[in-house]
Amino acid sequence: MKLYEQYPVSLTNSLSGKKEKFETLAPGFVGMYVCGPTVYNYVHLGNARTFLSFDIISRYLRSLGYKVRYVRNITDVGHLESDADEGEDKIGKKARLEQLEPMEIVKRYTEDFHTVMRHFNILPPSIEPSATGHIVEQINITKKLIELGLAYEVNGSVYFDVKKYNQSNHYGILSGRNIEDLMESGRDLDSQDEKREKIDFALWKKASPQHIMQWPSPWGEGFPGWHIECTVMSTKYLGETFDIHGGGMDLKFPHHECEIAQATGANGKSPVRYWIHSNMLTVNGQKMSKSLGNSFLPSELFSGSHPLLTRGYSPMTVRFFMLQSHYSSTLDFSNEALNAAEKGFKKLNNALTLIKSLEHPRKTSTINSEFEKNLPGQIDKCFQNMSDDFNTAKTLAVLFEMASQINIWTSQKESLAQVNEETFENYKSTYISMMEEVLGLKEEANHNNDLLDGAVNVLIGLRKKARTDKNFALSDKIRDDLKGIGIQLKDGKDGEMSYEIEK
RNA sequence: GGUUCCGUGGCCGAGUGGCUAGGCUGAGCUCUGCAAAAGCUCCUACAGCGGUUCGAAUCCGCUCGGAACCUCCA
Repeated sequence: MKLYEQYPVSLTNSLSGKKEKFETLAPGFVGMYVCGPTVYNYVHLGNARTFLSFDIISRYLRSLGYKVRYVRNITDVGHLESDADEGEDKIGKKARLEQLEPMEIVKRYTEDFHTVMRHFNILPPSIEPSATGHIVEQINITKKLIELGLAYEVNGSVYFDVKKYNQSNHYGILSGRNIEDLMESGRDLDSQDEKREKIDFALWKKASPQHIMQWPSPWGEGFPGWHIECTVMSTKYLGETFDIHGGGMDLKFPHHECEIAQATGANGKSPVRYWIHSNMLTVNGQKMSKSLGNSFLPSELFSGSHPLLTRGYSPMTVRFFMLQSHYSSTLDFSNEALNAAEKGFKKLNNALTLIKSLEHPRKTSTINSEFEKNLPGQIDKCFQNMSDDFNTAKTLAVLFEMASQINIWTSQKESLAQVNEETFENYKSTYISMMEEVLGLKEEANHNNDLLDGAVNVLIGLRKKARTDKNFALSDKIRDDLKGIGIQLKDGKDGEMSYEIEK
């Protein structure tokens, strides 16, 4: 029996707004597409949260035994600055400002994005396609939509005919809108506008002569519209219908709505079975965003070099902080919350270090029936909680219980003999894999400098000697002086000593 | 204005009809030569009002407060 059969996954489908049982199109396989970053700037912490959420989802599905193809794109062209006539490509604009080639910008921010992902221990996707690498496909689907009568050309640009599409489909199915409301609200078309209706959106946009990124097309020199790249890249690598499409909540409308319309229009079938939207990171209750000026970069968070931050926090602390809430809830950022997260993570991290070196004594002793009942139950709960819409918060609660148990075994070694060896091994491997593989909370070493480690161990030796000699004045001096420079010594029950570097 | 969502103890944050969330903080205790770490115990909430129900934080209605989307955004 596969793990995914033992712990069937249910998830909240944005399409229905309800929690649904997850059934894959092909048994044992999952196709998942997530909208990646537009690489025109450094990714901020809010962006990182979304990619973390889907990192967890892909990690967990894999750990259940699914073979996952995870596609996450890089948007290196296309997203228009405005809907106005001389609509400007974000990347092109930035390039002009900085006097750089567009691909230079793309390269720099793509590298930055990858660096940030690595810091947070967010695994790379299976395929990371870029929009500029799929211009031909985007032109082809645009041609197809024109042929089908769902798009029209004006002046070298091509627009999707939403009204026409809506005659046989529902535009707004994902975000709960209807076309009449949409046509009444929002910005009005101005006289310059080429679109027939304001709800229509560009599939291909004519480039002005000074526009830097442009490609030849049947409609002249231009560049692809805002939404078409995702439709092209998702269907190319995952098929016309695939299992999961994810992205930030703010992409639900219009981006994902348009994707549905394009794909359904072109292929005659709904492209996605389960839509998943992750919620925003907020600061003082407001969405973190570049334009609001309340965003900060991961590097600023690690170093603490931002006015909103009182000090720096490690990547794993931040990862843990984010996993304490559900991906579908907003999460409010604050220094206090980060401080609490740091301590919480430290607890789990210590237990992780401890259990790795904890071995079952292999002696038969009186088996404690309480253990035999509780330990497998906790293992079960980890999976059940994760299978319940990837509830990392609930899973962490179980891991805290397990961490306490690990601490007890560590301080009372004899209690370990009351546990069945197989149960223990299972418990151990579950804790380690839940932490490291599923939640991606890798062990943070307390010390990673061999020279320092050696020097501290010399002092530990001296303190041990002083304590055996009952020379507490000296032993305390060693401890207090080390503490003064940020090294905390800890005496174990068995006479062993360990140390920890304080921040 | 339209669409969607939220309001939980000192703080963060799960939970969506009956059953312990959890973390952090605070108080006390145990262990320890003294600390640190660890363990144990305590502080126990669901914005307000009304309704449904044997029973609601959880469902329904209203009120108040907050947010997101409707313009690029993770």
